Amino acid sequence: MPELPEVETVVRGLRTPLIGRTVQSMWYDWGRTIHSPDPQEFAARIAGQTFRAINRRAKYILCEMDSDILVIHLKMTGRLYVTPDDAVHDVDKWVHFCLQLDNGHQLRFSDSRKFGKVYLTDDISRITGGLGPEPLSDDFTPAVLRARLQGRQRAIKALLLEQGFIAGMGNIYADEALHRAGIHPLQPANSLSDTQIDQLYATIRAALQAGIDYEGASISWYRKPDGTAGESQKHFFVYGREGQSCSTCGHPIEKIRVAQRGTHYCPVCQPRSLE
DNA sequence: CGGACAACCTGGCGGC
DNA sequence: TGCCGCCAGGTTGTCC
Repeated sequence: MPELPEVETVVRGLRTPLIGRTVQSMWYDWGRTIHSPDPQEFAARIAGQTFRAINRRAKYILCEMDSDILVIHLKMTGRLYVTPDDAVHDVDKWVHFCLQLDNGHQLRFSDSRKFGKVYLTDDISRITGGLGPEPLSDDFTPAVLRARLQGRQRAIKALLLEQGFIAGMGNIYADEALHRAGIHPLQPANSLSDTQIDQLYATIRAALQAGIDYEGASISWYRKPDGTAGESQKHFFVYGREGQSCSTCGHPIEKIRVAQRGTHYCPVCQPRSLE
């Protein structure tokens, strides 16, 4: 599923087709896609509102409407795109939520696994209030990372996946950042040296920025709003490369399980800490 | 705090 | 081809 770089790419791709468009009506065929309010109120409230701005917080897509924020989380398999009403050639049986726009187009939310959620709210803090710092923002500094690691004994990989610790990282970019930093995924978070923290800070941002620059990773389901694939997956150092040679040292990449998630790393470039 | 695990769902893939 | 088990980018809730 989409992580921060994929969500950022979707947000950028939706601005042009959506900003200035007014919603005429709402359609859905899977009730649990609509998190809140209930579908009847959702439809009544969003009709007539115009898209004013589209932004991102962690993996949440935030569409500023006139008096509410339309929030969308893609979870594992969500896709968002704008298409003409009569795009019958576009047979997508996984569309479960759709907004009719005022220009003969529709915003469609396709989601094969049905984990994705849409919200309509005037109080965004109820959704995003518990999130940790945004890793690419100016507020996130090496000192912030160091302070947040204090006293945390969990494996560093597990911590990077906690959205309350740092927002927007997911399984792919956590593995990529740890490899770039030369840190073993099981190293206890509070055992990182200052040097390792500085490296990890830099590589978290570098891995995420590379993902954005390559317009996201098209592994299985992710596509940009224009339907084309991102290129980020062609540049992974470790994710999905189990058994293949490390591009840095040539040793085969290994796969283990950390916090119940598949975890890829190079045992040579990312040695276990001796502490 | 944290670790394990089940839920939520469906599709793709490898193995037999 | 068909069936089966396993795996999957996320998040939340429960239990110990």
